[in-house]
Amino acid sequence: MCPDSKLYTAEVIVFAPFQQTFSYLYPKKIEDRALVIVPFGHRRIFGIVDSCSEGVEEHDYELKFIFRVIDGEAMMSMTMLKIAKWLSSYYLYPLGDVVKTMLPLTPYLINYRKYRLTAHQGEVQACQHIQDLAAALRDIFRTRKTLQTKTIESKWQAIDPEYHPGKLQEAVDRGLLKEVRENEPGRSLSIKESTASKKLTGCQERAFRELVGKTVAQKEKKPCLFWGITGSGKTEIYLHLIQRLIDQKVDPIQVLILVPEISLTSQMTGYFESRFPGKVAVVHSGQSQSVRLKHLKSIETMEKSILIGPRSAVFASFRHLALIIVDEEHDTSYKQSTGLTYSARDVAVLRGRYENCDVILGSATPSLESYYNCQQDKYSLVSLSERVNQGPLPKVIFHRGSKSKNIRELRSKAHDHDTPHLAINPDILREITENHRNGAQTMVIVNRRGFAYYLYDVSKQEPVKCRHCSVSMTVHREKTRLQCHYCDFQVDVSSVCGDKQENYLLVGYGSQQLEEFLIDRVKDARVKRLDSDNAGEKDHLNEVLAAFRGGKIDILVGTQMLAKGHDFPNVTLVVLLDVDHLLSLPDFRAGEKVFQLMVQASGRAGRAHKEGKVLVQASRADHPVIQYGLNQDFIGFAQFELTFRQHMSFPPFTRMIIAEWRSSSLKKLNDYTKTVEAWLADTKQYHSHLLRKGTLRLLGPSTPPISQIRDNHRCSLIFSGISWKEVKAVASIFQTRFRGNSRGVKLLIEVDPLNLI
DNA sequence: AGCACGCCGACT
DNA sequence: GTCGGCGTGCTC
Repeated sequence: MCPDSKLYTAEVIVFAPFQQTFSYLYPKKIEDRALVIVPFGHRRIFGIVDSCSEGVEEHDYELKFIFRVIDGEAMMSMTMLKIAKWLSSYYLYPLGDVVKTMLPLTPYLINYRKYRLTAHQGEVQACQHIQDLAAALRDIFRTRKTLQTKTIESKWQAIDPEYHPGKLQEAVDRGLLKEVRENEPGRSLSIKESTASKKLTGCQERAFRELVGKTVAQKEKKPCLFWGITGSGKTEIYLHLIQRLIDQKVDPIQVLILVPEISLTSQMTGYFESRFPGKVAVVHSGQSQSVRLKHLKSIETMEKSILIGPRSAVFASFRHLALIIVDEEHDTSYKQSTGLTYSARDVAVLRGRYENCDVILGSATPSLESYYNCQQDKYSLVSLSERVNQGPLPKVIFHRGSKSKNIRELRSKAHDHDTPHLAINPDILREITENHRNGAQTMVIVNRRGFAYYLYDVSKQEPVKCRHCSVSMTVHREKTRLQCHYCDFQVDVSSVCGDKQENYLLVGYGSQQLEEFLIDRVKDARVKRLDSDNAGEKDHLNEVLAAFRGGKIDILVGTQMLAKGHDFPNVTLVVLLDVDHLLSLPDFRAGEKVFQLMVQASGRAGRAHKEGKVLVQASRADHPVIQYGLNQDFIGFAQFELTFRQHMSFPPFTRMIIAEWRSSSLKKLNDYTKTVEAWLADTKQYHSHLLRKGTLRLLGPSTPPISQIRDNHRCSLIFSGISWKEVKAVASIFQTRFRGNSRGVKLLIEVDPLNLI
């Protein structure tokens, strides 16, 4: 092989937890943002080229050579790399890991690549080395015309023990092999050929015009919050908006639609696919990696124009992104809770700004963050407060829950198996029965999955707890198993109780017991249950939803997931049980969650021409949040809640970062906490002026309500305050100070946390 | 994050 | 005598 005289130095962002780039050598210039494989310590990892220039500077360590350049073209756009750097800084997360998070399919990308032999084979007269290469390839491709990378590699390895991936690369470089691309770009770019659209109602038309005026017709882009009550037909307006965008632009356009995790994807895909046939790509968690890759590629190559997907889709590669719609923008599944703790809704807004495209955040119950941004004039607001067909809002009737029984009473009934007793208001049960007799469908939503809330140990006077977490275990599967909802640890009830069954009591009820109860009480009704315990089973979710929609189920029992955006035209009764349970949690967003649940659940009733009814069982009628929920009064709720948040210095009036450290050793955790306390004392002294003004607040360190998860003890510190700059700066200093010295203690930092428990 | 190196305990 | 426990430190 002939050595080149010139050498280039590439700065590479490696897929590992580092903020800094690493320098490597290469004999040729490499395209910025190209994907490479580099030797790193004792292994090889992926990286993205940040920059590449001629020449080699002196270093006090020896530079290694880039092992392989994949494709030689940019792997991500300049904009996406900018977003990566922004995310790294904002979420206090190493750039290398941010890039890895944004490009999760990289390993598949190279393994599923297909190659074919070129016609060059015969002409090659060059050196022996290349002759050998060509011979090996002919052997490998003897049986098939195209082969995937991994097949080529394994076959090659079998005939040549000295094979390494560099040889494949060389074969491509020398023109012996050519990559076969399935989605060649350039064709069918626009989505002109859409099917006829539905006519909008008067109200929809007005909202549509207003939305057009504030987004696609606007040169100065600003995110728009689209607040449309449940059943107001937001999806139809999205479809019209896309049509409008197509008609208005000369160039082809692409649209990204973000939907909350799992359940809503198929419904949304149905709407869009029927309006824009053959133009819709979908990603969801049930897909295999290769299918997901195929869909994402179809967007990258412009073969498809609309991408529907969950939060990770916000990182997809587009060529002509013109609009991002974040549906149900208040949904908490947009926030990633581990690793890079990004909010896809916020990334969507950022991406809109960087790509100069429109962003619409849609919801019937906007998050207070977004609503507040409208008040601050950072977002524009369009509202739609009438249902399609002028359908009436559901009636909401308040029912006081039955008094919770005391332990003695429970005990006397514990072994009375003939008549299950649940704390459900008799009037509600009567309404369910009546609704079924009238041939209509009912939905019953309960706040907990499983059979019973917990198993009470009478002799110890406490619930049976998880062996690995400081939480009580939930009773599952017909009272036979105990399950921890934090670590999934399971034990048989019999192994806990032994022969002293009478010393243990089932307390509270979950979706499983409710299902059993309704089967027993509502004669001849077809009752099905849907919660996260069975939604994961393959196709089960869609099957049950389809059966319910098709009238093959009379009563659908389940958890909050039923409340999300589904369109069931024949549901006339929705029952919400013990909705105020959440309010007792130590979470400043509890009120917001309860309000959203009440309004969203109500929205499932009476969506077509039939009148709907909603029954809410709660023990605290007087709580303002319950009242606003009963009245479906978002504005009232938002004003009330914002006043409360301001008074308490909670977001959105302040910003928040939470640091948590964990260890399996309580001693190590406490030692660590002591050093934090010392640091905190210094910091408080240094920043006393900021603390006095409320610009900055430091809360803790303290033990979270759930002090132990998966055998790990926990401790946390909250950074908050009016000034994001100061909050971020102090948290950042904290991170630098405590990141490295982790002797069996793991430090996690979450920006804009949704959960403080 | 991996991954190797390195220094102490219970085993053929 | 060795296998292997996981503490420590490095990765261009």
